[in-house]
Amino acid sequence: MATIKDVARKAGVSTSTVSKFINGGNLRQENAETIRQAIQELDFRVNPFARGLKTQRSRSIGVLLPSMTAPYYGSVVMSLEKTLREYGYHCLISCYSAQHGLERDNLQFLISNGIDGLVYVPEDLSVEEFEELTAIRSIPVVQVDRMIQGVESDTVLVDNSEAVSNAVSRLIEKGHRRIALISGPKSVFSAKERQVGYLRALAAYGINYDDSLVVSDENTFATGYKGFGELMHQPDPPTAVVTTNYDITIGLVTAARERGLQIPRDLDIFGFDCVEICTMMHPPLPVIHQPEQQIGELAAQYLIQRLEGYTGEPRVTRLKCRIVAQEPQNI
Amino acid sequence: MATIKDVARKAGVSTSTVSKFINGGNLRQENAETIRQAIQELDFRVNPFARGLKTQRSRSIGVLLPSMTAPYYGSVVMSLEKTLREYGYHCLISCYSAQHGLERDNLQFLISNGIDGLVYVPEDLSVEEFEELTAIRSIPVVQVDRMIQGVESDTVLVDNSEAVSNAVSRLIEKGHRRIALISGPKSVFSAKERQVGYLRALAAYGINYDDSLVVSDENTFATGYKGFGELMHQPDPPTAVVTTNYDITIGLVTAARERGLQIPRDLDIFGFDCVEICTMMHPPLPVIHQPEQQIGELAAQYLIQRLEGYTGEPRVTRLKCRIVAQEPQNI
DNA sequence: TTGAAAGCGCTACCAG
DNA sequence: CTGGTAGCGCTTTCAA
Repeated sequence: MATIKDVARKAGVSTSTVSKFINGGNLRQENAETIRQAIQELDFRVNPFARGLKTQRSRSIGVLLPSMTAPYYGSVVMSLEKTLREYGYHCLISCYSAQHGLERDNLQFLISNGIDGLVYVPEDLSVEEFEELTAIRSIPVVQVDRMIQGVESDTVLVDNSEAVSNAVSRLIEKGHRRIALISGPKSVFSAKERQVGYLRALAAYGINYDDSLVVSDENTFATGYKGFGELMHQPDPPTAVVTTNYDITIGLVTAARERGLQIPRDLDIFGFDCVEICTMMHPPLPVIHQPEQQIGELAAQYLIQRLEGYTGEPRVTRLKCRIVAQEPQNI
Repeated sequence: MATIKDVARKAGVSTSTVSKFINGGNLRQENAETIRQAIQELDFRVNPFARGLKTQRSRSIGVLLPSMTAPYYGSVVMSLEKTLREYGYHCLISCYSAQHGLERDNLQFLISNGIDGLVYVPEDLSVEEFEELTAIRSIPVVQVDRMIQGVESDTVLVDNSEAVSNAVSRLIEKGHRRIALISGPKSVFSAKERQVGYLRALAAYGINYDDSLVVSDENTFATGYKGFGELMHQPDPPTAVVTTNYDITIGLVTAARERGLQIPRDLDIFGFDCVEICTMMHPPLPVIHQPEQQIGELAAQYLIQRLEGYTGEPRVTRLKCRIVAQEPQNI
């Protein structure tokens, strides 16, 4: 491993000149050229540890997620990375996949590993735990998708309850009265809010809540698939179902199709998070669409502003979801 | 940020003693206790840059993937992380999501960011590009799922062609003669191998290859969904389809169900990579199952052996896929 | 068992 | 524009 010293020696200049060259300072054309050559010949690369030790910065952003496989996170991260990259930052992703203890452990590792900022989708940690960990090194944090109540940081959420409430309202206005909900675990911030939206819409239309119409479990294909069975095998099954997650939606649709149900004739379904898929179906499934790109971009911007020294109050932004529903014309 | 010096001063010992404490050396009970207290009171944490500068190690493993959302990678990474964690390593994941140039850029960042080892699913890079990048710092690399032909590194693959060949053979033995294939892009190592398996099985049974029965496109839901239309709307449509990827399978099943086809009566489908989902269906879809856990674990072991100094020849291991097919009893 | 001291490779200050 | 130099915080000899 060549060091900056080797380069300096070979180029016949001082290390500080080389450093200046590396970091884009002004120097004589001639020197620049010699240094460039020396660097190439020695195949010199900046040692990230040494640089980090000096600058205490790594130009890396930690991204801590609950799951690797949700397309929603995939999209958010893609747009996040894109924006951060424009400012010279890279993302280091870490997932805790519902493994107990990993959320904490991975967060700790990211932070002690020298990230300059953190994008965080929380699940289990308490305010105290989170603050203890982030106290290690003081870096800007943006919470995304969910939040730990009480943690003061920039936060980018969507209006979960409004989105689901709108979906349910649409179904009610189409004449449905027995509308089911299959959602994620009650312990998860976003799932809880989505449940609230469901209740709110029912209340607004004076429809009684029937807890046999609500399934709440993990955000998986299985939940949607089995949820179908639970819901439809009761005496008075729902005529419509709202889901709150990608995998649940696919699971539900798979089960419904498998039993030969026509959607929406036999069962109306309102999906979540899977626009490409839902709009591709015949007829298209109406679906709640989160603005993933915008979420990622905003999170990146908040972070960059903090990294550049912005010190205003924490900002909590709720973006609106959109309903994508190309209803078939002949209802 | 408290440093080791602060701790030393507060505890009334030298920095080297503190360092020894941190790294688990032997010291007097009494000193250990005082240091422990000082560390706690000052909330001291090791500075990763300083440590890295000295040791040139970070205890982090870079994981470079093409996609964040494929459940296959999710499973592999989960098991990879689990094993690495037991040896005190953490994973830093980076995805290039088919974005041109990101594969190279992210690889470069990971390497110059001080990872101790790399788990890599390649796509576009040539041997030369890869070797230039990995020459930056010499770290062990394990290729997974795919390989760059000519790169000498430990590699964990599955026997793609055998797996698909077996699946196709089963269909042929059930009496199918027009068997379609919907697979990923020909440019991708694993997709190519899977296509070879398809051809091989046809040849083994003396069935002529018909290129109107082969769809090759991105590894997405859309490919499976649209592939259904392309295949079924021809004069002499297939009676069975083999897929080579999770999303393609789901897309195909969705399309088939949507047109009211009974699986397997009207169209037999052999899925890939989605055991949980396929076995849950009625009747269960037979499916090619990759040993994700084993792949992750083996990759981790190979890496750890290298990190611990093993210098034998590069090992290229092909694991077997398994066919999971709980066929309905009443065929 | 402990401590003094020498760097790891880089950046940034300051003087020239 | 350039170079000398002082550390960044830690680990690791080597002596005591």
